[in-house]
Amino acid sequence: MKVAEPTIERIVHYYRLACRLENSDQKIISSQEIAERLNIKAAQVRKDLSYFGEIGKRGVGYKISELREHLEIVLDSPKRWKVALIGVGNLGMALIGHSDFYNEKFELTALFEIDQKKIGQKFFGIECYDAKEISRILREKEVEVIILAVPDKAAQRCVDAAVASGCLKGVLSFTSAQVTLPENIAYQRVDILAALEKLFFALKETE
Amino acid sequence: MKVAEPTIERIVHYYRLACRLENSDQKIISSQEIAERLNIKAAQVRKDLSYFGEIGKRGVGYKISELREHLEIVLDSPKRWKVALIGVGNLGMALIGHSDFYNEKFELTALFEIDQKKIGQKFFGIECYDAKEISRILREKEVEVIILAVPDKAAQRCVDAAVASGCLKGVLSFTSAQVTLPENIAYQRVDILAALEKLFFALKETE
DNA sequence: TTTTGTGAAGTTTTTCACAGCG
DNA sequence: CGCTGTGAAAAACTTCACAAAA
Repeated sequence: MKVAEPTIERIVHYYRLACRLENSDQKIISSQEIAERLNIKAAQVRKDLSYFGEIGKRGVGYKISELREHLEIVLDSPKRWKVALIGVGNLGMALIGHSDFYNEKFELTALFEIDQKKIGQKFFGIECYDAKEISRILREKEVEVIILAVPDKAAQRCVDAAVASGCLKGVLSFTSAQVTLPENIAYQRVDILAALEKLFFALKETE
Repeated sequence: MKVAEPTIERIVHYYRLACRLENSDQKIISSQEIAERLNIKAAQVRKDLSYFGEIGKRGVGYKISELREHLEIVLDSPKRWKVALIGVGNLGMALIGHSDFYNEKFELTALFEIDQKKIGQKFFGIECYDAKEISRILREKEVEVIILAVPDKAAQRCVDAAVASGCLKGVLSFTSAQVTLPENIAYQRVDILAALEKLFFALKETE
């Protein structure tokens, strides 16, 4: 069974909602109510949820605790990934300093920087290494995922070093730079500047 | 002529590429080359670009300087928007401290915080106000766009205050919280935690 | 009766394939 | 001839509408 990419994004939202409601009096929720809260259509909710089994009860709705458990399994990770953050500037620091960032699916294992003042230090308990060592240290520590929070110019170089380690499997990139990497490596980009541009474009259209 | 949302995102990427290449020896680029560099199909590039007029030359390709100029017009803003940042925590600070963040389409006009230590201070030359004053100050300063970088719990409250100002037209949100706002207000969300989850989901699938 | 799960229909977005222009 | 621009086809995604279950 193949699941569309937009569905996954929504599953994350359903999961969050279920977590939030689990600590309330409400025990049951309908696709209609989920839809209203997330600003989508009820049929979309039902279709998305049905990809992962029959979670609801006809005539009743979705039991919130079961929904939460079920979605937790859907989003569950087969292992605790080792993750390295490359770039401990303002953004990198914002990420690792934010408790919501952490979850049981990964363990932050190493930080990398080019700033000599930061190399050798620890931030939030994690050692910061010289970016020149990316390849060696990812291999030694068996890090399979990197989070790229470096200036655009450095992005490709860092990715290349990470690929060279031989263990890289996934990249979460915050640079707006275009990076090239092997097909078999999972890639997610968070493009803040593009989001800004899209907002201004939308604003222009509604003027 | 109506332009699809995914097209706009790609237009931003074409524009960036054109800017980058304008400072190189290369004068002309084909849809094929653009496509390769951005990891998409050449037909997609041509279709996207054709929405905004005949920019290319048949048998030749796209003149990079013309392409850049043309896309600049497409992405151009009719005015310089006044923008307020709500939440001067790590993420907010990362944004306003990053020079790439700024462009001629907007002017950062006010900051808001609940942390008393920050209120009254200036950061990067911008005054930081009490979040309780959002409504009044947005109105006084005619701020039409807010950037939300507050904890999930505070998100809806801040948005409501901004809407109450009567001048709000757009929101760029970094919270993972779901916020409700009037139909006529443009909304862009950058959901970092959802991106992380999507990456882990993709990793699981390729295992 | 109510609300889910789901084929089928509809819509949006991407890709193909080729006419047309330089 | 080479590469764009673009209708038409294909694919992806969403919505409808209703049978079926509680």
